[in-house]
Amino acid sequence: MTKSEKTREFIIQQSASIINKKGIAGTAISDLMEATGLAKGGIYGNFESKEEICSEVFDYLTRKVGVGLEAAIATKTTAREKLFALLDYYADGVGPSEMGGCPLLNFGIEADDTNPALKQRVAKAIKRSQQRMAKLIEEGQASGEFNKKIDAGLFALKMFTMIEGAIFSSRVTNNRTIMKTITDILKNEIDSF
Amino acid sequence: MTKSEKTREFIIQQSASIINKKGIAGTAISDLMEATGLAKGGIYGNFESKEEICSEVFDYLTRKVGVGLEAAIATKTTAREKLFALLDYYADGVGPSEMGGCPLLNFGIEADDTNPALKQRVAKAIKRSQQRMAKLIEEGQASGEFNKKIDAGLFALKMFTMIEGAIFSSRVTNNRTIMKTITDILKNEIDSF
DNA sequence: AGTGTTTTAGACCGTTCGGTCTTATTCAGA
DNA sequence: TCTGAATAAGACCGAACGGTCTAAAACACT
Repeated sequence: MTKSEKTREFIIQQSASIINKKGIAGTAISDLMEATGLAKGGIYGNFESKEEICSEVFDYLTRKVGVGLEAAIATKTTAREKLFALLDYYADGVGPSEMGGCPLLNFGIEADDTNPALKQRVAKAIKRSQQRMAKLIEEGQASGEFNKKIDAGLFALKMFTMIEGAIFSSRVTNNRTIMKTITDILKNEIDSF
Repeated sequence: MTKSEKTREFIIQQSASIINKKGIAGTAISDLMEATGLAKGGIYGNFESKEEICSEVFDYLTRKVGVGLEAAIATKTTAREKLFALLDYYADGVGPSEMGGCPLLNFGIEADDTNPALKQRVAKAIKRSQQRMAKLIEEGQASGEFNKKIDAGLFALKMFTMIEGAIFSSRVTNNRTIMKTITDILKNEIDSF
């Protein structure tokens, strides 16, 4: 790992939560200079543009959430437990995090009408996220834990919308019990499968 | 209605969808000058600051959605029909609208970590929105349409998170069938009450 | 330790930002 | 139709924006 690769990573890490919180338009390069302690040359020697930094930050954050999620799931054995672990991870680790909320939501809402390229990347990340959920349900069906009549894709979509809606609501209203309430509803539904 | 009151309204109307789409940080006064055809003096003669315009735009948009929703509901008689009309209004009139998506979502996500005052206003609007849903459910319980054991507030929260999550997903993925799918799920649940 | 290369500092650039202020125009009431 | 008040135009302001570039510093390699 070369020096500049390390510095790139460092800049991305230090910038991630700032950009996730303040948004792309709301973040100035000077914010990132302050966060990293680097001067302008240090930033632009490693990135071509603000766009590139933001793009890499989005990747970094989605990867981070994905890795955390997989790690939480890996500790469990049954599909039911894995799904519960996934829900707990969102309820405890994404919704109320210092990171600034779900990057899909933050980047997706901003990119929606302003940045088609980023929008498409967010769209793909949304699909991957739903597929992960659907796969867990299908595994539970294959193992006989869940009723095979459940539409895995449909329930994954439902889970996803409820989770994102809950992250949004709980963050804006400063009420993290919303996250808990919503994930509890989903757990009950899973237990009824 | 004085001239300046008319002009204020005009500026708000012309600016609403721009700010809803591009965000507060992403919208420049020059965008609003272009949209209204007014020069800078025309804008700042009617508003103190960009903040004030954005604030008024948020009010205008939430009011607009609220009025449309009430109008859609008013045409129906039973609680079930009213709830369905509400869902259809979101599915057809807010999610895919030219307005730029749900203002609660757009302003809420942006204000979340950057603008405490606006964040609180969005939080209140979220509560009002959920209360409207809860009230419809309670009316259905009072009239005997729905099972009285249903927790109206809880189901309203569920509806709200699913609707907002669906607006988010369907807009970012350019797939408005998501809105339809989610509202159909909710309709089925309502019919099971 | 010396040296060629990579990386960073920071002055600098043109542009755009939000906002002000004076001047000109448009308006409403007599 | 005249006139004082309300309103809009647009030049102007300092600050901040994203980005460039050269010179200095830090690096890796022999």
